[in-house]
Amino acid sequence: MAPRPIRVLLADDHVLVRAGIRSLLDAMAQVEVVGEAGSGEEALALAAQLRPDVVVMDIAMKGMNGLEATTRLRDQLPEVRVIVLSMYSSEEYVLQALRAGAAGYLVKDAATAELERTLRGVVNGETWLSPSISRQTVDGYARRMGADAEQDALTPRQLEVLRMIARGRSTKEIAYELNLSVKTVETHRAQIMERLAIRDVAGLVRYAIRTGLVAADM
Amino acid sequence: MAPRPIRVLLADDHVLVRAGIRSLLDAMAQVEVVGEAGSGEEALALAAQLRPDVVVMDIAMKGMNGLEATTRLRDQLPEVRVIVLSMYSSEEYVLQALRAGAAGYLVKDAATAELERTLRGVVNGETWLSPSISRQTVDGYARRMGADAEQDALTPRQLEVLRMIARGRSTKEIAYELNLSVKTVETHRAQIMERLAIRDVAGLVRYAIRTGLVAADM
DNA sequence: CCGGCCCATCGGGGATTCCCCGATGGCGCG
DNA sequence: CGCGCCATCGGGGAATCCCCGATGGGCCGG
Repeated sequence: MAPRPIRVLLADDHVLVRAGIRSLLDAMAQVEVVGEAGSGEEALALAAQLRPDVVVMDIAMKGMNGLEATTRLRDQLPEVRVIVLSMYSSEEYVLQALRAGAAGYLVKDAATAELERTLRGVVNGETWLSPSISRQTVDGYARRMGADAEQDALTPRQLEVLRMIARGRSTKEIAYELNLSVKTVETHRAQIMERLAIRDVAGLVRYAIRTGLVAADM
Repeated sequence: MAPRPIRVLLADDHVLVRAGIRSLLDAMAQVEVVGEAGSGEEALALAAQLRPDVVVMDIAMKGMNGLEATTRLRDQLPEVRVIVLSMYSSEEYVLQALRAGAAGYLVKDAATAELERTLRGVVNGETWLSPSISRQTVDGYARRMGADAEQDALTPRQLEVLRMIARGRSTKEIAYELNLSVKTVETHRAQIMERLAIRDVAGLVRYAIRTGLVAADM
């Protein structure tokens, strides 16, 4: 028994958390951590080189975030399974991860046993989500997949504006820095809010932090 | 050698992260994790019961956050040392931790070795900070200590208003829900911003998330 | 015990921003 | 080549913000 350990690549930009989770993974039988990445870019590079069975990926990372990295990873190496780790369990967020091609979604306050179950599940082709995520979410996802698939995702310009909003720049400042009229920036903000179904600036900031677009400090 | 292991209480509301860090601590010689807490309240209760040498405390926790818990802990059990764990290294934040009575401040992207050094350092009465934190920060703190000490900290009312702002409520909504005039809420907001030296709402939201006052989701 | 200080509350009024409307040029794609 | 999407901009009224000042209540030290 145990001729084939599960080869895992771990991506998280917090060294301490990464080391901690690695330590959990190391303690699991037939699980081998073959590499650690501290950013989305590094995760892509290491995955291409190491060809792990599973990538355990934190969503909120500096630089390329986990969702983007997952999308590209699934694009370049479709056989690699991705388990997304997140602090949050908001439905819209889980859906994004699933659309990006994740095979598992774990909230960080999940138990260790869950991590192991998810890990073994996804290598068998199953899709595992944290129990805190309602069944409806997944059903809704499955239902929607045939129709629109991914209609969200912000345009580059919108991302740029959102980042600046979340960093506290006023509409006027953004307009000045991007050489736009205030009106244009307002339009962008309004369309970002519409796409994300967020009603207030505070929500935009929280969204930006969730996705790692900006950090909560700075 | 090794008659007295360092007795550690670990407080972090994310089970997976907590388990990970515990695993790191368990691997250290003469370190014994005597308990785990998932909230500030639990940390206080367990600390009173277990009398650990050191509490390793995450800042952003649901319910009572790490800073508040640290303050109370130092109040009730002055002999217990607290190491604050945080995602962020902003200066103002470190200062808050130090004022709350923390003996160590570690950013989560610190290395494992740093955690161990900090741990052993603080039990010897030293104060350890992540290297990413500038020397100036500490000097500035030391300089200020003799004079004002802690002049910040928001009033309960201000905390309440800040929480609602970070959750995306408009000024009008807050006024309605708290049975206040819009003007009063505006005054509170302005005073919060002044106290925290934050200029924009986005900054308030980020601050609230850093301190665990609100989560980035919901 | 009282004068100061902070907290919480509220208002006026002008500047600013937001929000809902509409519009245009460019560009890719079937 | 029309259709849709992206990025850009404006008008105008509503809503909000920002800087002024003010009041009453509670607590604390002289």
